[in-house]
Amino acid sequence: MIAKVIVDVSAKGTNRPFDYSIPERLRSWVEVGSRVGVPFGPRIMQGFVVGVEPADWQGQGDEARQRAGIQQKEGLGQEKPGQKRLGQVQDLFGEPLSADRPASRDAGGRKLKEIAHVLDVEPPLTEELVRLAGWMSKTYLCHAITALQAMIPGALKAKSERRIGIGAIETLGADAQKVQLPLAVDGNKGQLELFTAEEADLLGYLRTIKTTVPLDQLLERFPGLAATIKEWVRCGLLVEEQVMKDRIAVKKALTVFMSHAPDELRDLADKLPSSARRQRDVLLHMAENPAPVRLAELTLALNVGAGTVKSLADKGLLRLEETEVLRDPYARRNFPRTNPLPLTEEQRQVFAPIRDAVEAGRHEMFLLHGVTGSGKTEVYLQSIQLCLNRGKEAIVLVPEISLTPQMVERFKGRFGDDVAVLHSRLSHGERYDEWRKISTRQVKVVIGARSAIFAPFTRLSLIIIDEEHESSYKQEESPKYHAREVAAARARETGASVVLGSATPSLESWNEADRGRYRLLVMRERVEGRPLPPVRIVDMRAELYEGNRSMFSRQLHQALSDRLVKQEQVVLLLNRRGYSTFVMCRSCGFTVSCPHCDISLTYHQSTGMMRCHYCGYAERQPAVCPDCGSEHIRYFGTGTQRVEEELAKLFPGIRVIRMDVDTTTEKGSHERLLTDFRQKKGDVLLGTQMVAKGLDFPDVTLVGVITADTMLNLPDFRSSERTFQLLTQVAGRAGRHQLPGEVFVQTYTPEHYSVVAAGQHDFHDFAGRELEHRRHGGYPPYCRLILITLTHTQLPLLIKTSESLVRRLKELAEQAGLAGFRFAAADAPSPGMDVLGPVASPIPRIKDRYRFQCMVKYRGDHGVSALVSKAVETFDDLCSKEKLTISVDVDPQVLM
DNA sequence: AGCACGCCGACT
DNA sequence: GTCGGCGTGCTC
Repeated sequence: MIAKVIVDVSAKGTNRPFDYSIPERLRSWVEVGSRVGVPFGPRIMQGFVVGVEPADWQGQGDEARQRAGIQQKEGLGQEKPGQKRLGQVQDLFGEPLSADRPASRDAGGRKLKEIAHVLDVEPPLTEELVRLAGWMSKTYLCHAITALQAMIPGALKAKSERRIGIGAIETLGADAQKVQLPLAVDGNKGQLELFTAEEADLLGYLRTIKTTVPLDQLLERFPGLAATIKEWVRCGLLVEEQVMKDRIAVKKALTVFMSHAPDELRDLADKLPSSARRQRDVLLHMAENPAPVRLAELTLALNVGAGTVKSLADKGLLRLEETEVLRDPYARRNFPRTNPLPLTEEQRQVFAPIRDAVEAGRHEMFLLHGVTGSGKTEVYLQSIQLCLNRGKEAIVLVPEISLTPQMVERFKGRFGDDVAVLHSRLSHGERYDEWRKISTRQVKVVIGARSAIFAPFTRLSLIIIDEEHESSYKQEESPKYHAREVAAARARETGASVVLGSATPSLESWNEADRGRYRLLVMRERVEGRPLPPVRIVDMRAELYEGNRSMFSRQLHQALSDRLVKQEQVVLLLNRRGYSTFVMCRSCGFTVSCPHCDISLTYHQSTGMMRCHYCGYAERQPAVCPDCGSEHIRYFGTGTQRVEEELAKLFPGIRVIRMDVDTTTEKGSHERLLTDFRQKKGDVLLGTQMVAKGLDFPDVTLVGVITADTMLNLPDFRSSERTFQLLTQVAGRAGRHQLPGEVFVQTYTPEHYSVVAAGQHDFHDFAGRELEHRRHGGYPPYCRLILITLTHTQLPLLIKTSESLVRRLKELAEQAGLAGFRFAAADAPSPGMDVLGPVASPIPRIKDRYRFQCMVKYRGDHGVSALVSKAVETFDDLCSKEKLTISVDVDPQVLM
């Protein structure tokens, strides 16, 4: 048997499966999805098995393969005509079937190497996930190993450790001072060599230690002997072994098991000598409670020492065994059980089609458009319950930021121990153990951030993506996948259904629904008929005109003092952290900017430092202008710190809780601030966009947006969409409970449609206008984008390369017959691509590297991504030679 | 990623 | 004349 293995090296040359023979002893262990250790070049390396084939069919075509019964298993779902399946190993991982060599040989005709180890009892990936990884590497243009690695917890990234032990040198007497090196060693042929003192030390050390020693450790101890060790290993005096080591160990604990029936145990207890009172207690306790119990728990409960139990085990009266322990981050929490709530009429109407799809095991995409507070979560919960009833599994994705204890509580409360929770705040070990619960089928529901989409379920029937418009579903590092797209691909493959929920759907999803590819479900009303809060748009130009130069309009100021008197709570949003965003000398116009990035520094008053939000560079606040020495330095652009200061000035005694990246870096600080606010330890929650997301505070009756325009003027085609989403989300924080709410949005562009539409809670109006803009501008959802960013320290080379990359792209497009396509003119969809740029990136330099970008716009994937991949490959050697980087982002969410 | 192979400068 | 610089290429 032959295994096709993707090895743990992310490089162009290794981005394909390598063939290994499967030794007899591992035959029953190696499956598609297994994590293995394989000899690769001079060392053992981790890899994933992406295919298992008999040794003798290759080159004989599909028929032989079918006869051998190794055709890829079909997915679980019913295939609809015309729907693309993920495909087969050789298509997905790019190793073409070749008749030019026998399968049991490598390209050079050598015998294949064998798989050295299988690293897990159960394969960490399913066949379906392996195929998904292949799809990802094609779709997002990343190396297959990067996609595979993204699917499992970081803890499972095994590294091979080189260990050194005593070899032939053992045959020498302990007092040997000389050794005759074997003839094989060059340069020392047959000569007698004297050990140096250090060499003798090394030998002595290895002799006292019976096992092998990690090479690193040995080199630390004997720093001068690196070459000697290498040579001695080569000639066999020492032996080297390579062991695969996971970064994390399965946590083990001693567990006490019964080895006799309870009655027998009582008899045995009576026969114990009277001095062994403690031992008797233990036996009787076990007879009463025959379930296996953790040793630590037993000793604690009976107040006996571990020795007592151990001696019982020695006598064979009980059995002690090491068992795996899962670190449960929620172990000490008690989640009160909740029952399904009666659904409102609207909820019932959206629930019915989801229920039908889930019960029929049919793949369907739903877009659930429900206003904030319309009770989407209850619909999710009941849909999941349907899966559980049918013995199926469900994945719930939520943005990291809203994965708060309250959210977890709702799911734990409904489904108890059937739920695993995955989020970034977990320790390596906790994360691994939550993941283990999934792969060992101990849970049926996963709730987690983006990467939870890779939960290794085998009976997946529902994927829910809450706040589906959130940009955090897009991973910004390779693999630059979008969880929504991955979910759709996974669901197509497994026959699962997907529910995308949002009050402000992404225009991509909205468009899909419009074209009938997603089924639209709508909830217009908040539960219990609470109205959406009225939104008052405040024209800050008028305020300025009338002499109010404060950051608060008179209306917001009035509303604030009103709430303070009534002791109701306020949420204030300003999407800008720090104190002020740029500092300028009024005499000469000099602005303080980062020496490493082309961006102005932000002043942080708390530390008196000027900081770069891109590279972290910080310098003291200048007392005089660094350029002309003038003292007339002014701070422009208001940040959250400045608002905090201003609030304190205007409302003495006001209690402000500020929440932004600067106050939430510590672990758990985010939760703590929210808890404080919930417990009314603050009057105002002031923060950046993180205050807008999914929070639910009963006493918040006022929401204020200090400046709605901060995002609107960014050079990004999604800036209107983001503004609308943010305003709508934050407005939804007010008046969710008994008290009615009110929202003030301050803006310098009150006539902008995203501000107006948000003020009227009118998604349809917004979507209509925005789609019109997108169509004219030739932007998604009317086409797809691939953003290619090049960076280098030298501008001229960067520009030259960028230009030739664009030329290459155009040339390839021409060859493929896809060129000459213009979007502005293209109302009728036709396949084609267009290359824009190169231009300097919106931030032209970050961390001393200049940045240029070009954009590919295309419609219909007629091999466009493969084409881009090919174009980029042309520059591979230049990249490695000149330290130039080219990064490709398919479906970019941010155009920086 | 490593590590070997391979072609040009400063040393015994 | 040789040791070694790291450029280039390969790993089943």
